[in-house]
Amino acid sequence: MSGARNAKTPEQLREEILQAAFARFSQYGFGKTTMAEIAGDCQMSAANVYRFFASKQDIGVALAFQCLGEKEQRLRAVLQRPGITASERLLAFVLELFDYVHEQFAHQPRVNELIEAMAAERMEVIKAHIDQLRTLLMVILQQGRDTDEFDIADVTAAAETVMAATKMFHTPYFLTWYKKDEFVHLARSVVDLLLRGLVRR
Amino acid sequence: MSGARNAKTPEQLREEILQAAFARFSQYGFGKTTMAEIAGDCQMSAANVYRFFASKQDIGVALAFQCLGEKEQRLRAVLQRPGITASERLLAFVLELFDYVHEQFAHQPRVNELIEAMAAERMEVIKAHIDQLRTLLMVILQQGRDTDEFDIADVTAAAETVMAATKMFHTPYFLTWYKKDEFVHLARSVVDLLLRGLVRR
DNA sequence: ATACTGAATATTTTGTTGACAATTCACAAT
DNA sequence: ATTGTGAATTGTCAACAAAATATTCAGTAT
Repeated sequence: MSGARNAKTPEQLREEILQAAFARFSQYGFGKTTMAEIAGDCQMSAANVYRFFASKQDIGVALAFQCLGEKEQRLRAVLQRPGITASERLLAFVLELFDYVHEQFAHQPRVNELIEAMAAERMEVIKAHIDQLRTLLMVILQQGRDTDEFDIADVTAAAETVMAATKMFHTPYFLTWYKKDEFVHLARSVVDLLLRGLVRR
Repeated sequence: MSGARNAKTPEQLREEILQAAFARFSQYGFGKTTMAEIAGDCQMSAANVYRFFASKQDIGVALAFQCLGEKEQRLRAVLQRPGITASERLLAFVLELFDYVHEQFAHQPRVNELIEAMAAERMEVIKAHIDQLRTLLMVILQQGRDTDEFDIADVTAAAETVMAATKMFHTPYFLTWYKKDEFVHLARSVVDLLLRGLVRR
């Protein structure tokens, strides 16, 4: 151990910076937050922050990554939900996805902005996330196939197709076009129709 | 008839203005085109243009409306295409829609900008267009139902559902995300899956 | 009266500049 | 060696001024 008491590990400091940045970003936005403020919140100089993150942008990306991870976590919970059919799970998945996107758009506009801004610069982050969502979808489809509920030749392809067909419900872009309940109604219709094509008969 | 030779009717002048504006807008963009230039192209003063259009914005809207009308026209041609099943027609419709959007995005970026800009201010224009597309879709679905090819309870609802599920292929927003042939492939998959849910079995 | 224009006015866009903020760096403290 | 800082540098942005443009209007021509 090092001599000084209370010494924080680099990992802890990194985490502290992220927390401080998130607090500021989500309240005032990425643009209106300065490195000096973030540093001040952590009782250090702005220069020192650069020992942990190469740029402000990078802090934003790390936070966006975290947020998307939480979203994925919440959707994984749908995969665990016991006692429902694969069809019901698919519907629940899509509705949960929409709900999350809508919730964030309505109640955490700054966080939404952050993610959109980071996605604009580093699309690979968002691509990886979408890929993750598709993988979760694959689990549902595979389950349905295993129980003979679904009649699917290629689960990977089917997951991509379902992602494409439900794009409208997980893309913030459209959120201003319709009201929430119109979206939910539409989402149900779309999933119903997709299920007519997926279930074995 | 009025005394002077070559007198142009107000309708002709209106049309001339629209043509001149379109030429400028599609080459240089809405913002970089001045009313004076449009007027000059028609050998009249800028002030006189206002006898035909209340504002530059209105000229843009009229042109956007025309463009969307042409798009609808092109899609109507798909409805006329003889000797194909309703399923084939549905696929052709979606592919034609995507093709048009993609074509415009790639080869007439200014026109695309124009439409997006006008849509931002007067969403009713774009809403009416989408409604029109849905109506065309209804014709296809109705045909399919009439011939017992499709099993559809509510044609209007089904059309809305199919529009939602194919949103990705008629919204320019996504065009930068994937390559053209990836889109076409995805579109085919989505339509295939939708058809599995639509056709009577 | 109707069609039109030039000049006046109102808006928007563009260009510039100073302040602020991101990032780097040479050096200090432990 | 590691952790850190203040100060210097570079880059960005918002506010203001200037210029360009949209829009209006009073008035001319037919």
